[in-house]
Amino acid sequence: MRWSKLFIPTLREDPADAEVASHRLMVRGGYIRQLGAGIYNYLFLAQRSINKIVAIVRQEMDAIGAQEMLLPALNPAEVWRESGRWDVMGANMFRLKDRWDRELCLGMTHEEVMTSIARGELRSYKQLPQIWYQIQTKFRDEPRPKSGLMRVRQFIMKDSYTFDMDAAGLDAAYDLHYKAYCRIFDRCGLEYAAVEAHSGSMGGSQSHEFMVRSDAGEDFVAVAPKSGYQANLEKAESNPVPPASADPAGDLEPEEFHTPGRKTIAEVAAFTGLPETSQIKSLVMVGAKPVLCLLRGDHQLSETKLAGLLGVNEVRAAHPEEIRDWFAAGAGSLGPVGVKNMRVIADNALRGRINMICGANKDDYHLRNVTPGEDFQAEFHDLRQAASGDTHAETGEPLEVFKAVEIGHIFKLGYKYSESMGLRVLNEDGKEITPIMGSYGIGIERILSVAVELYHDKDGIVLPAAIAPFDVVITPVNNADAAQRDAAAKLHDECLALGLDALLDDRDERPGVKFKDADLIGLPYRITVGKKLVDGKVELVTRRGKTSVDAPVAEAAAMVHRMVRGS
RNA sequence: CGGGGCGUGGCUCAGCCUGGUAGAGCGCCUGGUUCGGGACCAGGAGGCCGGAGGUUCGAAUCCUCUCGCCCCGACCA
Repeated sequence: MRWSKLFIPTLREDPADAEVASHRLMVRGGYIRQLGAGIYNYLFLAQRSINKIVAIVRQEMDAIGAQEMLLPALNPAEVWRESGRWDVMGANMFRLKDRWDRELCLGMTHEEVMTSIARGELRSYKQLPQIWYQIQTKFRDEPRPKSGLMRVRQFIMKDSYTFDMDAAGLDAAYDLHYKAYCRIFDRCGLEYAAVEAHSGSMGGSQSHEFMVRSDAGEDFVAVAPKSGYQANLEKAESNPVPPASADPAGDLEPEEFHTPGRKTIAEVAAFTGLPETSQIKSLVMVGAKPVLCLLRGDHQLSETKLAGLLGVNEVRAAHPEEIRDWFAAGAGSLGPVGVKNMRVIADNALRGRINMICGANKDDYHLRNVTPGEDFQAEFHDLRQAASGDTHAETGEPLEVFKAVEIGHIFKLGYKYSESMGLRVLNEDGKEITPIMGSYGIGIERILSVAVELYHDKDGIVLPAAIAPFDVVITPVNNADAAQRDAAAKLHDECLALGLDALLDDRDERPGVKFKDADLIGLPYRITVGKKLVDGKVELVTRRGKTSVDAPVAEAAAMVHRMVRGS
């Protein structure tokens, strides 16, 4: 295609409201424009990239026998009420009413709709298993859209759903997806990790997230490379660093002491001269009922683990008035000793510790010499959020924690939707059974965004060839030179004939402008037609690394072709 | 939902504190010269200063309200 005829609105300067690299560069490079908070126009270049990503996804999904459908984004409230998620989704769901005042929503995902199709049509075990998928726009009213296309309110998702007769069938479907996802992300040129994830409100058993390491991400991943351990931080299990100082020896009795104005762990540590690891952190959390959570002073509570333990979707911190009500003391002076009115759950890191410090449930007082299991009783569980510096639970290998972007997620759903929505089929014996389901998502724009995050330099984007909007740009240095112009046009035609997506920069611009723009939009290869043309040579520039080789005009197209196919 | 910041030609921003006829650079249009890393000269177009109300002889500037956007946190299949 000829650049002079295209709409590629590149910007000389960074847009004022873009922070992360992918956002900044995709706006500057003329890929996207913002329409509203978390709502973007995908212009020509972005759409071409997205089309390539979608094509890869579609090929790999089709290859595992998945069948593509297209479901409505506009959903009646009823199906969401049946699964119970009309209420669960809360403010994150876009809701609207039609002219008759009937309630509708914009789909955030499509378990309900897919299940509604299945229950109407699937009757017999002979029809199972099924893998259904779609590539469709999802809507989520995010509380805080951010970082360009990373977190938006409208986005394209590939979502698939599997229906199987039994757990073994689901395992197979899950495995097919796992492998397909690896092929998809490999082909897109990404570096990623498949990590163990919690299944959240989806109500599933097993789940993996596909994560790309990036500071632009919002999730944290813990890995122990040698041990092969990779997990979302929310779920990661590990051994903490040992306490900073040994517990006082002896079978000591709890003893109250005055701590005027000392409320936080840090303040009490400074006051007592003992490290944070010598304290018991007491947090009042509310799930269905209030619970007192105990952690080592320097540890953080994993709300995900607590919610899982309590069997609820989410937990919240108790309000100050509630704490006052239940403990007759403020949040800075709480402790487990003498607590009878609620469940007390202690993190495993407190097991075996003795003579620690905690709040006295009396404002401005703490207790020393408190020994878990002796001075108070508690259930011990893993409540703690893993942290950098922890070691792998079995091998002792240090854990590394880093930020990551989630680009895919696969779930074993179980029976949640098939059960609640009444999907039943007859088995070989003529008995009704409930099929078991899985659900599997890929964020299409996130693949593009994260590729830009992963691959860019000071001059712009450096996309992998598989998802770049064009394979190659042909740049005549001086378009007024008829020989250069004609040679460039011929090279363009040759590239097209070889099946390459080629872009001819036939704009009447100075060379600097053309080079800068080519670097910015990030196509993998450039053929520069310039002064060496008189010797029958052109330059073949690889965007990644900015390396350049001279090539005979007659061979340049074929060389690019080989490099694109080989990459 | 808490905290912070910003809305002025297409873009990046100055002007606001201390009210007095709206600016710069880039981009855009015309003509000319140029042509290997965001050229130069000459001429030109383009802005109810996010919106509403108020104060004032007079408001981009001061006050009130409102809308929008960005960032941090909370939140988040």
